[in-house]
This record gives sequence, C-alpha cells and structure tokens, in this order.
Amino acid sequence: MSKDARPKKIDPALAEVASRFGPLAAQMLERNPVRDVWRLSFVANLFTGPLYKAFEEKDGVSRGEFLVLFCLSQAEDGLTAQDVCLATGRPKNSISRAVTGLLRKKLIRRSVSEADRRRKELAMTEAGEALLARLLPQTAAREASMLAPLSAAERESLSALLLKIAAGAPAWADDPE
Amino acid sequence: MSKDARPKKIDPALAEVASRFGPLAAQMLERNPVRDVWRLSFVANLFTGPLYKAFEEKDGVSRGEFLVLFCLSQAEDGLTAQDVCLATGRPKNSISRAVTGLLRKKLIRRSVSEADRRRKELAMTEAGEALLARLLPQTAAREASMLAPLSAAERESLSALLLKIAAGAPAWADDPE
DNA sequence: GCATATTAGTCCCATATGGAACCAATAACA
DNA sequence: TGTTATTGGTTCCATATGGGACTAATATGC
Repeated sequence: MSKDARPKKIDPALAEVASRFGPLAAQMLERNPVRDVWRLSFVANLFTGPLYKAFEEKDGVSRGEFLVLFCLSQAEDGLTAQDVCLATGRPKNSISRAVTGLLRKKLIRRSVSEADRRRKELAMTEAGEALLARLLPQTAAREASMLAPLSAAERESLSALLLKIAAGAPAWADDPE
Repeated sequence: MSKDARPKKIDPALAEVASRFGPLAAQMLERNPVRDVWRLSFVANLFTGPLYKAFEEKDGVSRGEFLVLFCLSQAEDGLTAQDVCLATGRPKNSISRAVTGLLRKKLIRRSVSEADRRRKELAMTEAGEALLARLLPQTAAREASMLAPLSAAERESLSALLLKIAAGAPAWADDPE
C-alpha cells in the first residue's frame, strides 16, 4: 500500500476501509458529489459480487439461476420467466437462459398454462428447493454480518428508508433524459 | 399486466411499484428472507443500470470510463489505475481497458512516475473535465430524485447508516466460506 | 372474421467481461 | 549483487451478456 504517503485526514471509522480498499476508497465514501449513491453502490456491489461468485463456483448456480429460484420460492404458483424479469430487472434472455439451465439440472419444472398457452409457468422441484435451502442461509448470514454494526433500531430505520426509496422508484428509475 | 388476478394485500405505498414492476416485485420488496439486501440491490441496480446505459449511448462513455474520470476528479494527482480498481472494486483489466479508451479519446493523460517507474499516473485533460462536468450533474440529479421521498433528516440518517455499513465492509465483504 | 398489435419466450450474434498468464520495474534480503 | 517476491499494467482467450430479430399464441379493432 504505497499510499501512506498521502496523510489525508479521514474519519477514523474508515481506517480499516482505507487499509483494505485504499485511501481513495475511504475518502470517496466520506464525501463526494454523489455521496449517498456512491455508498449505496459500494455496499451493494461488495455484497452481491463475491456472493454470486461463490454460488457459481461452489454450486454451479449463476446469478440469474439463483434469482429465478429465489423468486419461485417467494411466489405462489404460476410464475413465469417474464415475472422474474420484471421483479429483478434482468433482461429476458438472461432469465430465459437461467430457466433453461435450471430445467436441464432438474431444479425447476415448467408447464404451459392452459389459460394462456404463451405462458410457461415455472415451479421448483424438490432438488431445487433443497438447493435453495443451502444457498439462502449463506445469503442471510452475509446480510446479518453486513448489518452487524447496526443496532436493531438502526436496522429497522435503514430498512424503512430503503423501502421508501424503492416505493418511489417509478418516479426516479426511468432512463435519464 | 395479467396479474391483477392475484389480489395479494400489499402495502398501498407499493402500488405504483406493483403496476410498473409487477406484483412480485412489490411483494418481494415488502418481505422476503433477505429483505434488506434485496431492497438495497433493487435500488442500486435500478439507479446505476439505466444511468450507465445512458452514458454509454449518449456520450460513448462506459461504466469503467466514468468511474475512472470520477475517481480522478475526486483525488489529488498521482492516481493510478490500481487505485481506481481498489476504490471501485472493478477488475484491473476492465480499468485498464477504460484507461486505454479514455487516452484514445484524449479525456485523460498518463505519465510514468519518476519515483516508481511501474506506476502510470493519470490525470484528466480539459476535455475530460468538461465531459465529467456534463455527466456528474445528471448523476446528482438522479440521486436527488431518488432521495426525494425522504426528508432532510431521513437522508442524513440513511447516509450515516450506509456509511456505517460501508465502514464495516472489511468484516463482511470477504468471499463466503 | 381478418388484419394488426401485443405478449411470452427463444435464438443469433457482436461485444463486453473477467480470470489467468504474462511482462516490466521494483523491493526484499541473504 | 544475485535471487526471489511483489507490484502495476497489459494481453489473451474462453465465456457471459444483452440487443434485436424471430416464432408462437393471444388480444384488439374494424
């Protein structure tokens, strides 16, 4: 770390960050013209990146595949690939691929809806449920250790604030311009 | 939107979300086994995805290129590609490519450090500064409209909570297992 | 009922991506 | 001072990615 030569006065709480991610990381987390979104992305990327990488390497499950399984576990039956796209924001061919992969591995099964024969409804198999039952605790554990520095009240507060922002998404999420 | 047929009782605050991103999106934002991280990623992805896409399409600036410019704008001189990698979490060949692209477009310039001739120090050109001066306000405006639903006190609170989590990153960001 | 539009999903292809090997310069140290 | 380790960067290559065209089924409008 050749940058001890730049003795910026940074929040001592960020000392650990500075020594692991560099002084620039610490400085930018502390202040920058888009501070909040920077902090948000920093945390989100650091959370999901290594997690999905581990899923891929250790269980051969891609990000898209995990998302499909997770959505299926949360929904009542009759979910389609399209629903997953919408809820996760992933492009539909990514999800299509993920569905194909999960079918091949027999982690989900698929059936054409009688009501609307364009729709292909997805459901987890036993194996899929078993796999998700292994992946989900890892995710939850990582979340827990991420939130560990916060008190119960602070977690509640963070959660509520994020929900408020998410709820407003239709007003701010459009493509710029 | 064929899913009005599933009249789940969801928080009315999420009605807009449900109609734009589907009922599943609303339901999962409301509750799921990794609620907070889900909300966090939902917001972060929705913020950055369309923004970077717009940068690419309208200004021919990739995500990596934007990040390099942004870091340069925030740092004192002598920043290297490596510093940007560390602060942003992007792999070094992505940043290398971004640097190459920025050099080609004459948006940054590069000089070998005399002290350590492995280091190639980066600096923005006038043109680079001018470009960033166009991109940054767009980002800030998007951030502002994202935070619009929050009061000033709530924003302060969110910001502090995110900082606290980010500061703890060295303790939770390692690869799982 | 027939043309048109819309919606679900898949496929093709050009490009983006990141891991790993690699090169060059420097540091570490016996 | 030579040998080895480390660090900054680039290049190679196999793969992932996503836009867009395409098919199939259904809805819409005249």
